Amino acid sequence: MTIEQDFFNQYRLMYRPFINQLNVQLEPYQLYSSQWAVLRFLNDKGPHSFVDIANFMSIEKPSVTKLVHKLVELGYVETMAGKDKREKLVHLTMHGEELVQEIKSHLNPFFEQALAGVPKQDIDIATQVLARICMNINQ
Amino acid sequence: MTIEQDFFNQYRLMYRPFINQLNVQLEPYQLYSSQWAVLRFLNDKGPHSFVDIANFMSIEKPSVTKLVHKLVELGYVETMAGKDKREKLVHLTMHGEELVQEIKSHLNPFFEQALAGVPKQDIDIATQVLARICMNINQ
DNA sequence: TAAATTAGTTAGCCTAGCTAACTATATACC
DNA sequence: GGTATATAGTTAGCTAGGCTAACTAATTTA
Repeated sequence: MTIEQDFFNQYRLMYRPFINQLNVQLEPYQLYSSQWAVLRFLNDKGPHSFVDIANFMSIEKPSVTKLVHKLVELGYVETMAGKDKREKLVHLTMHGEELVQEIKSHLNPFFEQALAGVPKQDIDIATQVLARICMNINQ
Repeated sequence: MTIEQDFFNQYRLMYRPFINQLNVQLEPYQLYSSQWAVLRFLNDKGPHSFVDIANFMSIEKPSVTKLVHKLVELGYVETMAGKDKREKLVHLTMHGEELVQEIKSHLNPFFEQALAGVPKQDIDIATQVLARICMNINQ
């Protein structure tokens, strides 16, 4: 068992408990973690097209269509004309903006508890490792 | 954006590209990453019951039933009587054992390329961070 | 101006999980 | 000892969260 194998085993082992707990945290807002990922992206990076969202999340366009349409239905995002007649930009509504802030605050204790006992410096290193892998994997 | 939020964003962002690439690597063996996780567990930890597999992988028993039955069909695992008449122990077949070794070797270059440029020490730290989160989340 | 590309959609599929309800066996309690 | 409860695995049917193929409409390229 190499240290690389060990790392990826551990990575995968964490996924399901983490996502399950995250979905529990998001339940009061009628959101699943994938929908939350879209809201967070729009909040952090501003209005973007369907294709931008697909690229950022590494999913296909039809998957974005479903996610965004659900968020429109919930009143958390709206679409508007983009730079040409094909493109649609997705942006948070007023309600959506407020909600994102509320959820971010709500999630903080959960994140802190999950990382309890881990030195800030190690969290930073781990974050950089994950970022580097993303870079390496996507060519 | 706290460093905790940043970490978990990065964690989630890596998941889909990683699993997609892993599934590409496993395709020649007719395996999906979830099935591979079962084989690896049995190889690393020896024969275990359906409930053990469910607990280890943080999934429910019916999900294990499906995974194991598929692996039985492929001839990679077999079940045998457990310590009482209810329990069934799942173990690798000879073919399964060979396959696991072959796949482990096959995956190594992929893992190394994914972690290219990351100091061994940082990989260890990141692995420990992930393990600690698992511990914190599961009570 | 015709061909190729791009943005988004629709339909229908798949993986990888889930819950509810069941059978068979084992354990605990009165 | 016999009944109630718990445990191991299964079955049926559901869901989240993706996917591909094929399409329309708009844009860019040759």
